[in-house]
Amino acid sequence: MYICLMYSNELIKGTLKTIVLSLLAKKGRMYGYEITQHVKEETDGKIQLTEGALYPLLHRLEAEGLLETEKENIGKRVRKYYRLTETGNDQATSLAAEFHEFSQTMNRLLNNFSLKPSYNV
Amino acid sequence: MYICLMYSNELIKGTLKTIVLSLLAKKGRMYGYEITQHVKEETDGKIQLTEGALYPLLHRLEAEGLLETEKENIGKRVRKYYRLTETGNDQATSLAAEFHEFSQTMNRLLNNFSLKPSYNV
DNA sequence: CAAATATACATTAGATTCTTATGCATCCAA
DNA sequence: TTGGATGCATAAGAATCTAATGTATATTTG
Repeated sequence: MYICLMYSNELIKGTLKTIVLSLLAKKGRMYGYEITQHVKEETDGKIQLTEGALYPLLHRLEAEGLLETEKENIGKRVRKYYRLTETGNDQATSLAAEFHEFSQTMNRLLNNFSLKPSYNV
Repeated sequence: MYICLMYSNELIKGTLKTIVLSLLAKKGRMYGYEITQHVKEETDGKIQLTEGALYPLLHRLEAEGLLETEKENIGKRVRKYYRLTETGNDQATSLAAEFHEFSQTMNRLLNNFSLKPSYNV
């Protein structure tokens, strides 16, 4: 996977966990590759996760008890599906809320961009 | 300076440069300690910069030519004021815009929170 | 049908950035 | 006079990401 982010990529740091957990909260269960593709499509390629960041994270989250896995055979290949545990679901909710709060705080700090029409989608 | 962030602090990662440059763009010139206090006050303590993160960053940005410094004597103490260079000013603008774009993209991804009234300021 | 691309997992070296702690010094208020 | 605020700085270690590499199967395309 060759990555060319539109963002200077610094911003993604620290939000990866939030993205993954929120996505799983929405979708129920997903496998790694599916997550990368979904994020890419939903953000028009603006956010692209690298495998080197994603897989270790998924393993960490599973070790922490936030995720559960089940393997599924697709032909001769194995897919590893992840789903949220109850704890994981709580985390997903609070991280998403936290990000939202944070982005509000940041936008206020960065000159109240949210009040400038030209910056709204 | 003892720090107790309300955020799990992960989110701040990657946004520090954006914060510092944007603040300098708004204020003209500031010194390190002033930046930490200003951010703390403007965000009601929600974002608190640590010196260990801030000072090395300021030095890096100066080395990169984004900031200029001038020292000022306050009694027997020395204050180090930072201001944006032209390049720094450009960077400030684009990083702020980038963050805004990024937060929009994120909020869309995290379930379109911006559409939920309860999440609006 | 061969080659390229997509799917799907994983690991790792190195870089970057942040936390936490420490250190030095001055100033001011209790 | 002592503690807290002001003001700079560095440094060890942790955490996380990038970029590269590796393995293997499936599918598309020339």
